[in-house]
Amino acid sequence: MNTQATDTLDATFLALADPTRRAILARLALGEATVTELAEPFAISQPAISKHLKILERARLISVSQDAQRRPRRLEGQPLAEASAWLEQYRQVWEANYARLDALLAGMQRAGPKKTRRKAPAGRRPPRPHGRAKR
Amino acid sequence: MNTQATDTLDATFLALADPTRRAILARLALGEATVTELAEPFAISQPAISKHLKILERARLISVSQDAQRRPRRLEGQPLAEASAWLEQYRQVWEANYARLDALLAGMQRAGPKKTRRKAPAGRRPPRPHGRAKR
DNA sequence: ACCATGAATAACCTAATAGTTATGTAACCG
DNA sequence: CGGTTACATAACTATTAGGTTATTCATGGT
Repeated sequence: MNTQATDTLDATFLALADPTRRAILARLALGEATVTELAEPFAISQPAISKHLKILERARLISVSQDAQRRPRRLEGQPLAEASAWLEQYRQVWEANYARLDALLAGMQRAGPKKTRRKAPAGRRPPRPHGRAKR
Repeated sequence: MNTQATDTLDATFLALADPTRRAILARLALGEATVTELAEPFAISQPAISKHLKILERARLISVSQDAQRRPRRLEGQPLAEASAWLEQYRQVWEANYARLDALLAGMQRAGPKKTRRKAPAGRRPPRPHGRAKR
């Protein structure tokens, strides 16, 4: 069930957890782009973009080539595919459980609650706050 | 092309970017579990687990119910599905580009290089380091 | 040789993660 | 009532993310 090195997934999901980086990927989905091209739509500095790029490179979501002073980035599909596979797998497990849970609840309703230890009954109750420290 | 609130994706991908939290999700894919049950396989303290849970809750990947002193967590599928959809969409865009790139390169080989501005040629060269600060 | 361009690096902030131990709190159990 | 269980919260530390400005470096063009 576990296909990925955890470090790979760590790096990939971390890289995806930022809107600037996701926008960079969106731009690169249209084709190669240099750092200044990538920086252009954003209100942040060029070094900030370079840092984002380094995080994306660490996750191997992008690769660098060279053209004179320019270092164009291109999108790399594989980690995207790996992360997608991981997620999809869990999503499916969840769907299966969801179906099973429906069946289970239907069964329980017929059988009546067992008294051994009360589990939280069917519909989830609102997560009533209880620590009263004002946060 | 953009279906998700960026904050949702931020929170979701951030939550997924940690092996402990992914393991917690894996456990919850098998069914509800309490905090102590979730903490049991790990070498870290209970408060640390509670923090992880809070991050997962912030991303709405899990929800809480109540059973006496216990607060069982359960997996929530929707954000998983959303993140999965996002990733899948980009993966597909990339695949399309990959195909187009192949076609493009084939065409260029026939036509010969244009002299206007050298782009990095076909095969990506190894990302030769050039800042020589020893880091 | 010189200057301009494109990008990386350094040095420095602040805020958030990820962990710790210690303590508080809500609910059950007798 | 008092103790125990299950968990949350507080307070602290270290590391990392994300940003800044200033500087260095590689390269191309003239």
